[in-house]
Order: sequence, then structure tokens, then C-alpha cells
Amino acid sequence: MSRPTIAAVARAAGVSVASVSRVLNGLPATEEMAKRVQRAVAELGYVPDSRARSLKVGRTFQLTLAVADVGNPVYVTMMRAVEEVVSAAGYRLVVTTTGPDVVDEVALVRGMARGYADGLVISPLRVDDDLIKSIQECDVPVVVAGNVPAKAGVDTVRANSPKGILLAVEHLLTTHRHKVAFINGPVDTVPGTARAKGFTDAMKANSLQPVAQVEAEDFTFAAGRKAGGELLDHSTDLDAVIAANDLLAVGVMHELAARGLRVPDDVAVIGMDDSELAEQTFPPLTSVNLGSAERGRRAAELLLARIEDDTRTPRRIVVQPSLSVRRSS
Amino acid sequence: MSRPTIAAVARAAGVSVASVSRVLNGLPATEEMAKRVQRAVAELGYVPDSRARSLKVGRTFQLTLAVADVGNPVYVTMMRAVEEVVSAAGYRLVVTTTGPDVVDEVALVRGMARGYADGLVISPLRVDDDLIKSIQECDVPVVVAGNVPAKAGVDTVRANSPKGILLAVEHLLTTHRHKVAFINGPVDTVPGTARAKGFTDAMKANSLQPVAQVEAEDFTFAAGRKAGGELLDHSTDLDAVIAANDLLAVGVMHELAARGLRVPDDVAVIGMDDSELAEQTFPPLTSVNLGSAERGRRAAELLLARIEDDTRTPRRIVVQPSLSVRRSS
DNA sequence: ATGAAAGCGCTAACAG
DNA sequence: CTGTTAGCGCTTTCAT
Repeated sequence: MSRPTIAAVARAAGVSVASVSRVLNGLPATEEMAKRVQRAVAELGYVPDSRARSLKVGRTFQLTLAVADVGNPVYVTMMRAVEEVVSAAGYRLVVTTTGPDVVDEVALVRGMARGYADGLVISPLRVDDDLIKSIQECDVPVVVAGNVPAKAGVDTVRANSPKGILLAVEHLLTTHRHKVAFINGPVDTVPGTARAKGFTDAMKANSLQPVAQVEAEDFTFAAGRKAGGELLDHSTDLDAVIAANDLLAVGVMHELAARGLRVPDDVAVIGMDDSELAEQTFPPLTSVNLGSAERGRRAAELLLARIEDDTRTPRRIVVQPSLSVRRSS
Repeated sequence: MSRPTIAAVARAAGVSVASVSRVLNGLPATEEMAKRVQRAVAELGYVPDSRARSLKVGRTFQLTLAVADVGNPVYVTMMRAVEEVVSAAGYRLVVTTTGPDVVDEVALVRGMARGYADGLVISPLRVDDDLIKSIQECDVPVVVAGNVPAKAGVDTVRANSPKGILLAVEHLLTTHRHKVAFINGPVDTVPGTARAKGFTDAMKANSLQPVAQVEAEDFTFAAGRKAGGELLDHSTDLDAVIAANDLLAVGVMHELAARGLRVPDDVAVIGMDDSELAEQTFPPLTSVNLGSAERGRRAAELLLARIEDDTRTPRRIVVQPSLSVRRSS
């Protein structure tokens, strides 16, 4: 038994489909009319078909947030922020996972093209020309939470991770830590590149020589632990490590513990993202707050604005970092 | 400039829209025809409109997973499992958040009714008659990952948390811990109820007297910490605490540490869910594995099966727990 | 093998 | 204020 359509409701109420549609959309109608329609709707358990509706009006009232890995706590912060903004604006938010590969990101943007949602916020791990092209060609607005070249002409809101790393390095100096190592994620990713450069610059700016710099396989806990192992196999003389995100940081904290090194007494550890994990771990993790919540909020606002007016010139927002000092440093 | 439609492609290729549709859907056509269509598609950058398509064929090839809180790591485990199964079956998975209230859950199921997706896996925190009714009336299949009455006649896959708690209690006995307290989440939730009963039964079965039983405000880290504080304010003589999920467990671990109590030396801590957080925290958390991954997988399979055949009798799967012993106990 | 045309369920002119 | 009707973009008979 199939669902009732608007025609069934109209028949049941003894009115035209147009009138049903009007009542449902709050357009002017007599008391009497509204009553009849509402009763018929209730009786039949009628629910409008969102596809048909959006096919006609051209909008789905759905927005998509695409992230690389739902297991990364930084994304839950961002998700919460985006959700808050878009639902206040009357949109439903759905989240999808892209995975780590560009091709999947491109496929997502392409597929988004028609009908799935009215807009997309994407936080890509890797960016290439294909991705940028697919974003430009996408017929629904997309804003990227991350870094793409200015000439791409797309709305972006990104973090300032070099500045964030500078904050971390300076904090370490303040606490008399000079022998600092860096655990990065893959350098062929957008955040990986930015952080590699940021670390190098920050060290140079403070006339510090890096103890070591190791590249984890991805931005996960397991990779962090493994990279921490590699680091400690080679460099024993260090008193601080900065990790490219919180998951990585927690991974090295475990490896440190496994080798009998205490945090922060022997080695200070600083993460990045200041995600919920940072306060949940033990000791609580000092972490560079890259403004994930604000980035999510701003990205959502940008998206909403562009849906409103597609002709506005693309904006590039960068949100500034701060340091959340906890007990690991 | 609006997107090309199938009509534009047909015009560009000098063929009929029907032929374009056929080629795109892999139906028989001459080489020549296929070539022309494909070139036109490529030139115009044509992407089919999924709404129009699904309006016609009645399917969206999209499935939805609805969870209460994306910040709860147990859901990421489940999400990953669901994703794997449904994407292998050619569906796209989207995730939405319901929040903690039943009304929102109901609204979601109702709204799902037409056009958003071909099916729904929902993991409800709270269940009432309205929710069950909306699930039964929903015109797309929905399977619930959680506990609803058998008479509701819906596909479910749930955990056996009483059994899980029994495992935890027995493990504590083995390690000579007898003074055990329980931190539960809200008892007006599905998992809260099950776990309250499970704890009481497990203690009774082992002739143990609970030291205390406190109810946190929700299943979050912050609530766990707060509840831990309440617990420790009143009960000083305890050597183990079981928490209703990992987030809660980590919260009490922090409160324990704040009061100078060591884990596991002074107090053993056991969580539930065996989420990624359990191995990330320090010391790594012993946790009852409630089979989140398997539940996700089975739920997805059930959904797929029901989409295939809506007449099959509802199944109720329960997956058995195991204990992941780590260093916190 | 291909084209013409009907229609999926809905909204928005346009009449009345 | 209400009803009739033309499509939104697509797939799918039904002819050819």
C-alpha cells in the first residue's frame, strides 16, 4: 500500500490539489478550507514528497557537510557548529564521509551537483585541480573549510596553523623547552603542508633547531603512536613534541608512556585542534585551538549567504588560533 | 546559468531524450548512438538530476543513519560499519543527528517519510509510542539499532548490556574488587534502563552489595566527571567503578585523578562500548565491547534485506558482548 | 534500435 | 479565495 499523494488528500477533502498545497504552505485560505484539508491530511497520514517538491521549487532545504573522517574529533566540533547555524536557518544538515582520497572528494562534489542538497561545506584533506574544477562547476554553492588557492574564486574559511604552531613553540620556550620534535601528518595533504611549513618557520623565528620531524601515515591515533615510536627510536634527547593534531598527539603520549617517559615532566606534548579529546585524555592535552567551531560557523554562514546571493564575490576568511594550555606542557 | 538537462544533451547530440536516458542507464544502443550521447554529455558537463530520477524510479539510492550525538565515539564505530555495508551495496550513506529528545527523533522519522532516502537506521536514545508509531508508519524501511518492544514488529539489532555488565562484574571479582559503584546515564533512556537493571542483576548474581549508583545527566564526558564528583563526595570506600559508557568512564577517571586517586591501583574503572576512546585514554580503559561494529553491520544488512523484500517478517538480532581488558582494571 | 509521449508528486501561474 | 493546468527533469511504455 503506497503512500497517499496530494491528489488523494484533495479527493478526501473534496477540494483541489492546489488548495491542499496552499494550506500546507500557509498561503491564504478560508478557515473552512484549512479545516477540511488538515483533517484529510491527518486521516490519511499524508506526508509531502520532498523530491517532487524540490523538483518543482528547485530547493531541497538540505545542506551537506563532507568530512574526511568521522573518527577525527575535530570534525565533531565543526559539525556541531555548522549544524547550529544551518538548522537555525531552516535547513536540515546531513554529514557524509569522503575518505582520504581526492578522487572520492571529486566524486562527491560532482554527485552533489544535482538534487541532493542546496549547498555543501567540504573540508578536504587533499586538493588538486580536479577538485577545484568540480567545485567551480558545481551548480550548488560549495564553501571549503580549508585552504584552496585564491584564484580558484571559491568561498573558503581556513585556519592559520603556522601562527598556531608559532604559539606552541613560543609557549614551549616560555617553559624552557628547547629540544622540540614535530610529528606531522602526511605532507601531501592540505593541513600537512601548512603545518610542515609552519613548524619550520616557527622554529627559525625563534632560532631553534628541530630535534626531528617525522611524518605519520595519516592523522589518526594509531599513526601517531607508530610515528612516535620512530621518533623515539632515533631521537632520545628531546623535551617536547608538537603534533599536527590531537589524535597524533595522544598517540605519541602513549608511546612515550610505553617507554617510561613522563608527560609533561620528561617530555611536553602539544596537540593541535583543541578537540574534545584534548580534555578527555590524561594528562589533559595542551592544544592549539585552530578555531574549528568558529570555522564551522563561518563556513555555514558563508554558504547560507551564497545560497541567498550567488553573485557576491567569493570571500576568504581566516580565523586566528589561540593556545589552550593544559597539563601536558 | 543553469545546468544542462537531459533535453539539452539530446539536442546537442541530435537524438531523443529517451535515447540519452538509455545510454546513460546502460541499455542497448548502437555504438554510434552511445558515442554521440557520451560526447554531448562530456561537452555540456551534464549531470542527471537525482530528484527527478528518483521521483520517477522511486528510489534515491541514499540511506540515512540517525544517531543522537556525533560526539559519542561509539557512534563512529557504528557509522564506519554501516558505511561499509551500504556502500558495498551501491548506496550512499548520510548521517544526521537527532539530539537527545524523542520529539526530534519522531520528527526525523516522519520527515524521512518521503523522498529523502530509501531507508533509515536509527539508534534512538529514548523511545516512546509516538516513535514506534512513526517508525511503523514510515513508508521507507527503518531498522532500529537499539531496543524496542517485540510487539512493535520492527527490525532491530541490539546489544546485550546486562550480559556485558555481568562480564565486567565478574572480571572485577577475579581481580578481587568487591566495592563497586555504578555510574549510569539518564535512566529514562533505553540504554540507561537496560544498564541499571543489568548492574543490579549482576551484583545480585554475585552476592555483591553496590557501593553506590549515580545517574549522570547525559552520556557525555562532562556529565561523567560531574557524576564522578558526586559519587566520590559520598562514597570514599570503593575500589571499582563501572560506567555506562566510555565517555562517562573517562569523566570519572579525571575526577579520580583530581582527588589523587590512582587508576587502577586505588580504583579500577571499566567503561562500556569499547570505543576508540577506550584505547586512547590513559591508562587505556577496560571496556565492555557491546559489538557496535557488528550491530552497525547487521543493522545495515537488515535494512538492505528489507528494502529488497518488504514482506519478510521482522527480525530481532541481539549481539553478544565481550570484555576488552586494558590497564584501567 | 530509436522516438514520441505519458506521468512520477508537487507548486505556481492563470482564470474565474 | 479557489480550481485548472502546465510543467520541474527524468524514465519507460508504446509505437515505429
